[in-house]
Amino acid sequence: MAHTDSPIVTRFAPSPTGNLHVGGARTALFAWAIAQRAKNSGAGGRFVLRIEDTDLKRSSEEASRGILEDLAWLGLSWDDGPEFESGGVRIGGDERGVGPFYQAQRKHLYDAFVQRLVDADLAYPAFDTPEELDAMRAEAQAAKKTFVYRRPEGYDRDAMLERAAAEEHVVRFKLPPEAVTVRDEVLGDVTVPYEELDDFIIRKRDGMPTYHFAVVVDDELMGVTDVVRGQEHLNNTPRHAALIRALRHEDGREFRMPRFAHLPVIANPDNSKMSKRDRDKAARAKCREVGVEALVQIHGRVGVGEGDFHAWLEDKTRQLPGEPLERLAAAVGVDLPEVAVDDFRRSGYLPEVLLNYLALLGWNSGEKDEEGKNIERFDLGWFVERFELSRVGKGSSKFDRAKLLSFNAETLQQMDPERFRELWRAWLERYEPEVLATLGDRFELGAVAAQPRAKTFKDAKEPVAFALVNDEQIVFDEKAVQKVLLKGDPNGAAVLGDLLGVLRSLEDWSPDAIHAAAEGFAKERGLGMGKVAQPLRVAITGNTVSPGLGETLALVGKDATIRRIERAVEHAQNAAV
RNA sequence: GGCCCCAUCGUCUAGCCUGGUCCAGGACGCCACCCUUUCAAGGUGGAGACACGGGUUCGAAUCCCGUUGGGGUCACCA
Repeated sequence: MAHTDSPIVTRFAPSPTGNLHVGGARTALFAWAIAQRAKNSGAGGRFVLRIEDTDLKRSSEEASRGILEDLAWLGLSWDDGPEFESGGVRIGGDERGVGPFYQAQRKHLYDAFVQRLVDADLAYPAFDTPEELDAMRAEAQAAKKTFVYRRPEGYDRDAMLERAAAEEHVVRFKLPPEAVTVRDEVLGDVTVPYEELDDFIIRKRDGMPTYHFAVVVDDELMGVTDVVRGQEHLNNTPRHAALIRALRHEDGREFRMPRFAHLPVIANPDNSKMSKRDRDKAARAKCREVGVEALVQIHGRVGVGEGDFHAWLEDKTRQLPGEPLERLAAAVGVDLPEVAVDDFRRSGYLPEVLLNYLALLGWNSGEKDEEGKNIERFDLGWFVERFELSRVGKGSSKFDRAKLLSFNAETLQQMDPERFRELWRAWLERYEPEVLATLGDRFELGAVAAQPRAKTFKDAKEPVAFALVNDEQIVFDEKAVQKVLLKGDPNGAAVLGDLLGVLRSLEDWSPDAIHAAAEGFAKERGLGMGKVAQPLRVAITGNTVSPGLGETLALVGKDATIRRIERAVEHAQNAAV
C-alpha cells in the first residue's frame, strides 16, 4: 500500500451521446474505486465526473441526465461534477472550484491555451477542406501508408495567421519530431514512432476543442492524477502525452503527466464489440422470423411511421429509439440483450450485482477462500479495499450474461425476505405497476412464492403468473391433463373431486393450513403426496409446475381455487371422451 | 493495409513477474446422480484449457524469438 501524501484524483468523462453502457460503467467503477481507496487510506482522493460535450451535434442534455442517473443508481457518486439529487442525497458540486464540468461551458479556457500554443509556434491554423483531406487520405491508403498530416516545409506562418483572422480554420498541433513512449499501468510501456503521429487538430472549425485537446487541458486543470479509460484510447495517448509536454499555464508552469491505465475492451460472446445496435439487431432478426404479415399488424402499436419502420428493417445500420424498440420487442416477443446500465435496471438486476460482475471483468483479487476457491462474490467495500490497476488483466473479455444472471439470482434468493419485498415492490411500481395492482393484498404471499425462484425482478412474477389471470384464462396443458388427471387409479380428476369437500370446509386459508389439509387427506386415503399435489397444480395453474402447494392455493384464494378445481374436473371429463 | 495491444477449460479467471509444490485450481454454463408433492434452491460427482513452432534450462503454463489467431485504432466523434 503506497502511502503517498498527495491526493489521488480520478475522473470519468463520458460523452453524452447515449446511455451509459456497461463498458463505461466498468471504467467508472475502476476510476471511482481508486479514488475511494485513496480516500480511505487517508491520502485523500477525489472522483471527478466531467461531461465531454464538445460535439455539439451529437451531445444531448437528455443523455447527460441519463448518465448521471445511471451512475447514481449504481452508487458511484462523484465528488466534483454536475450537481445531482438522488433519493434525497446530493451528489457533485464544485468544492474545489475546478468547474464547470460540461466542456461546452469551458470554451474560453481552451481558447486561452490554444492561443498560447499558437503564439509559441507550437500550433498553427490550417485551411484544408474536408474534401482535400479525404483525397490526401486516399492517397496514403493507396501507398499503403499511415496518413499523417504535417505542416508543409515552406509554411508561411505570418501569412497564415493573417488569413486566419478573416477565414474559418482549424488549429493543428505541431507534433514534436520524436517517438513517444507512454507508461501504462496495465499494459506497461507503449511506444509509438513519430511517423505514426501527425499534426492533429486541437480546435475545430466551429471553435470547439477536439477531444484530445479538451481532455488534456481539463485533466490538468482538474488535478487529475490517474487517467483510467478504455483501450480504444490507447492510440491517442501518445498524442496527449506530446500535448502535455508542450502545454504551459499562464504563469509558465508545466503540465503534469498523469498515470494512464487502459482497460481491455468488453466484447459480445461472438467477439463483436458490445453496442447499442445489438438490440436493434436482435429485434430485426426476430421480425424477420415473425414474417411480414404479422408485422403489418404490429408496427402500428410501435409508434414509428411505416416508412421509418421499413427503412429500419432493411438497413442494418439504423437504430430505433429506445421506447419504440421496447414496444416492438414486446410485440414480437423477444428479449433484447441488455447493453446499457439502464437496460439492466429495467430487466431487474441489482446495481450491486452488476457492479460485482463488472469488477470481475478484467480484474481479480487473486484471493481464495478457506476452500481454495476464487473469491468472486463481494460488495463494494471489499472491492475498494483491494482494487489495484496492477491486477487488471490485459486481454479483452466477453460479457457473459449467464454468469451475471446467476449472480443476480443468487443474491435475490438469499436476500432478507423483507428486503426482497421492498425492492421488488419498488421495481414493479416503476416498471410494471399493473402487476402490483393485480396482486393487490396478495403481494406478500406472492413475494414469498416468487423470491426463491426469482432470477431478476422482471421475471420474478413468472412463478406466480397463474395468480395474475382470471380463472377462465387458465389454459390446461393437455399432456399434463392426460398424465395427471386421467391416468392412474384413482385418477387425478377423481382425487380432485374428493378434495373439493375438504377444501370447502377448510376455514383457515393460509399456506400452512392448506398444506396440512392436503397432507391429511393424502394420508387418510393412503395416497402419496404427488397424487394429491399434482392434480391440484394442474387445476390451479394448468400445468404441473408451481411454487409450494400451500402457497399456490393461498395465492389464488379459496373461491378461485374451488372454481378452478371444478373447471378442471369438467375439462378432464370432456377430454376423456 | 499501416501502427498499437492481447493470447490458460465454451465463458470469466487463479497460477506467470520471483521456472520445479500444476498430468493446471475456482466460478458460470453443460451432463449425471441424490434430495423431493412439481419447479426453484441445495448436495455429490463428471466432461472440459496452458493456440502452434522453435529456442533457453536438468526442468517451462511460467523466460526469449517466430507463426497463427483475436482485438483496438487510423475523423474538424469521443
